[in-house]
Amino acid sequence: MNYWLFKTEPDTFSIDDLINRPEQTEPWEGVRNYQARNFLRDEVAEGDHVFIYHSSCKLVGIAGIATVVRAGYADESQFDPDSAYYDPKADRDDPRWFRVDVKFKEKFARVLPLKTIKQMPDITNIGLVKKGHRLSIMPVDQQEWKTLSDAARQT
DNA sequence: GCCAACGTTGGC
DNA sequence: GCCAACGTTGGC
Repeated sequence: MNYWLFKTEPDTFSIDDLINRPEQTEPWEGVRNYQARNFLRDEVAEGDHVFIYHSSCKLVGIAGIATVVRAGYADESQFDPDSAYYDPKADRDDPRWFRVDVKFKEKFARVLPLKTIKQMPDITNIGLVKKGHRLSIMPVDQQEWKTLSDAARQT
């Protein structure tokens, strides 16, 4: 089992939106970065745990946890000319972009702020605090997952 | 809205 | 295959 962090802009899709979805489940689509795509296609597996991270907003940080309920499959939005994520070069027989389905698991009483995460001495490896922090899908190692989720539940 | 830190595109 | 120009991300 692996651990991940998925970024989302809460103005577009927040953890509360996930809670309000049917089955509290949502296809995580619109990822248009090759490195992130490779994670979704090759490594994110059913049963993996995911931090839901709110970016580009007032309260930047980790908002809660979701579980992967379906591993990587073609992101339909790449074929939809009406979608903001439409990719005219995408080929149905050889999809370029992938998505996974995630299901809500836990919402923290408070968002664990990025500022706090950066100040935690044991958190040195997560992509958020390193260079190249712009990746929208990133792995989290088990140790840091535990440290971060414990910290988020303490407040 | 600014701007640093990326990633992508395309001419050569 | 290089790299300048351009576009995007995301914290502040």
